[in-house]
Amino acid sequence: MTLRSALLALLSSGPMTGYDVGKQFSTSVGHVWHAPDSQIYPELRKMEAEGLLKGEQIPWGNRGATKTEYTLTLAGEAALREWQAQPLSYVRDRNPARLKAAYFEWAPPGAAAIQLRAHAAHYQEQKVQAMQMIGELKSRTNSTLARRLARFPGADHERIARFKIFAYQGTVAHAEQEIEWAERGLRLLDELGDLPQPDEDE
Amino acid sequence: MTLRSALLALLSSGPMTGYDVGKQFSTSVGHVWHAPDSQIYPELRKMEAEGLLKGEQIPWGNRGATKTEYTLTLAGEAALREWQAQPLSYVRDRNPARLKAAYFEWAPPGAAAIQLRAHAAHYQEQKVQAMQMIGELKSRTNSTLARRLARFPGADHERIARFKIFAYQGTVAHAEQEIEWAERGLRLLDELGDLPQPDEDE
DNA sequence: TGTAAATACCTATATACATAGTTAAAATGT
DNA sequence: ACATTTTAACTATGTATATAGGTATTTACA
Repeated sequence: MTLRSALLALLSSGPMTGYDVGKQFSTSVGHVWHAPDSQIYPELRKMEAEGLLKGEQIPWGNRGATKTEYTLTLAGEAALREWQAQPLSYVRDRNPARLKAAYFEWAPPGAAAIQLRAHAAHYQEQKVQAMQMIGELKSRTNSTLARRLARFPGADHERIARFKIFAYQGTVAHAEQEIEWAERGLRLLDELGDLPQPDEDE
Repeated sequence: MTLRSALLALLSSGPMTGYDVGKQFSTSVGHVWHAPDSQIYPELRKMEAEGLLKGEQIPWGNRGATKTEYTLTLAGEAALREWQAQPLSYVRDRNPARLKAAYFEWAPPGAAAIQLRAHAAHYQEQKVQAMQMIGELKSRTNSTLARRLARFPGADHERIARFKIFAYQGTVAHAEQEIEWAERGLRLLDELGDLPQPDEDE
């Protein structure tokens, strides 16, 4: 049901089409929650049927075409508050990278090092993106944030922005921790003699 | 397909029944990978059908009942090596706690603090369990590790144990990072005046 | 000997998610 | 004017996972 919460949260910044949601899920909010089109469109329709959203056909171009824009209803806003009021249930861990590392003794020579370097690179990339988001949030140049702030009284702006920054700081801290873990693993491989020594001139 | 890899990895320590696997998935290996019975039994049968495992009916008690014990075949071992040889594909992040924190402005008074304290408590528990596993692995008192080491030459024992310790160290580091993030969030709530002040005597 | 708990195995159902498309209009570039 | 890209919406299918059971045997213990 988290997809639903993500949609409610996203639509609380203002009305959006399914296509807009999809774009957000591949960029900004996508860093904490992602979903493909094939989940988004049906879920939006389901939420409309349940009265959480109101779908409206709005013109697209000038040849009579339309697109559906979804607006959060009062019931939808209540569902959003309800989600925030309830404690999260934590699901059991399922960590492919950790699982793989635990059984590195089955890796052919060099494969474990490649895996750990890819791990570090992946989280380095994620860190960069999250830091960029933090920058945009701090400078108030992020467009989704701007749209959201415009709907709320100025007194709330600081809180609203700080919470989003806080979330991305968690992403950054996690990424840094994963990079350190990968580096620790590379040192372990070195110690165990599993790292090919760089060629020295003779 | 990670469930399959987890099963191959687990069965590389020796033959096991579906029930044994289920127990491991709720305790030791369960800290990096978990699956319910309803996934385990069908997957084991599928893997047997594909020749990765060999199922054998072994007696259970002395009244003619049997249970199925699965042994890794050479093909299964090859699949395990193949998994280790291929790089992991990282899936997009889907983090309910981070998503919720990003929209704390919708939380009723006190709910955000409760959520963050539960977050810290959850990871504190996870940290304790992972540290206990590290202790058992270091002292070689973990029974699954002992069973595994008995099947491999002594020269490999150190490597095999170190990789498992390394994996759990990642879990510990991650847990510590999440606890710090939650504490940072509580300080933020305090700064924003969202934390109820502890009662002072008048 | 009866009962409770643990062991062993299995199923049914619903939802979540990934993968890989299709169709078509509108906007943009050349 | 044509081609390309972007916007928009949707579908089909398979697998993964969660939830919530059921059945029957064995073992422990009172």
